[in-house]
Amino acid sequence: MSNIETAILKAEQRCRDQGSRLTPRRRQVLRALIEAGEPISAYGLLEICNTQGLDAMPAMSIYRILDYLVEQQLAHRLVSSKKYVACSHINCCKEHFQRTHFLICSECSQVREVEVSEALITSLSGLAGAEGFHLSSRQLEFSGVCNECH
Amino acid sequence: MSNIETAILKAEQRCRDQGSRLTPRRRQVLRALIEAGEPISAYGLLEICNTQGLDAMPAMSIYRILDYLVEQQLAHRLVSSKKYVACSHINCCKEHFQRTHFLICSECSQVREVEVSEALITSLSGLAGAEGFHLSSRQLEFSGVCNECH
DNA sequence: CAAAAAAAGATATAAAGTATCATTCAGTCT
DNA sequence: AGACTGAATGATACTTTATATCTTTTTTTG
Repeated sequence: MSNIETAILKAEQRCRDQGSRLTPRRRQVLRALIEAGEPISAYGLLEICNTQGLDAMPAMSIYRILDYLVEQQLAHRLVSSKKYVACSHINCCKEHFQRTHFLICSECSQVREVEVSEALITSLSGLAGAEGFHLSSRQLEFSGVCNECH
Repeated sequence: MSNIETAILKAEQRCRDQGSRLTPRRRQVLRALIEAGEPISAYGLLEICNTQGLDAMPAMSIYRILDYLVEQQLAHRLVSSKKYVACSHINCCKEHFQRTHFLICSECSQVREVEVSEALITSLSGLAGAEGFHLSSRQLEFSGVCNECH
């Protein structure tokens, strides 16, 4: 079975575990996101979905569905680029880690989604603490250049 | 002389040093930004400027001027909130540091603008390197809660 | 002063995101 | 099965954020 199908099955399971459902629309959007393989805008995704036989979806639905997928941690919203990516750990992890950082290649848009190490959290919390802040960001985004593009 | 006036003078100097000018419109926007004292959206800023006697400014101008101010590092764009803040070091530093991080209070919107420490850069670059990335972000944004709000 | 360059004005439009109300669908209770 | 309920989706309109493009004004320079 392809990775995508496996991911969809896992995603369905995760939704059920949460007491919700991966409906056909949600599945369609998640699949399109996974197939895209890179960050994509809400409207870009909408366009893809709306060339796939099913009835056209209004913009509102895409946002609602993306909100849902993000909530379930099946997808992530990259605030720095206003785009969305499928979670790259649907297949491998039973539950999503607490804090994530994204390394985003500014050349090819490739994204590496990594668990934030304890060391980094400590270091960041220390810095924030020194400034009288209690850090709460669950998601960090860094831009850079990947090896292939370098 | 008030801090604001000092900042404006310093800003003028900095622009001259760069071979450009802090024109009346740019000064107006910068002053409004400083007076706001917290992150504010481009259109919010536009509204403020447009209740200040001078001729109404089109939206385009605000964006052009903000681009300029950001370029001169007299202001910063907070991508996580789509807002702009005056640089908090106009008064104290001759030139802006290379990398900045912003600690943004999710309760009161207060922002602390801090130079990124060598230790943090090392730590981040190390992480990125392990993933085959060459870090280039010049600006990091963290959300948290400030002492007063905590 | 004339020419060139920079800044600002004017207008239109694109892109991203939200509010709100109506409709449909899935599961539950009797 | 039929009616009830809540979740999901559809439909529509609108707000907010941002950019493209062309014109006019202002500043600088020869």
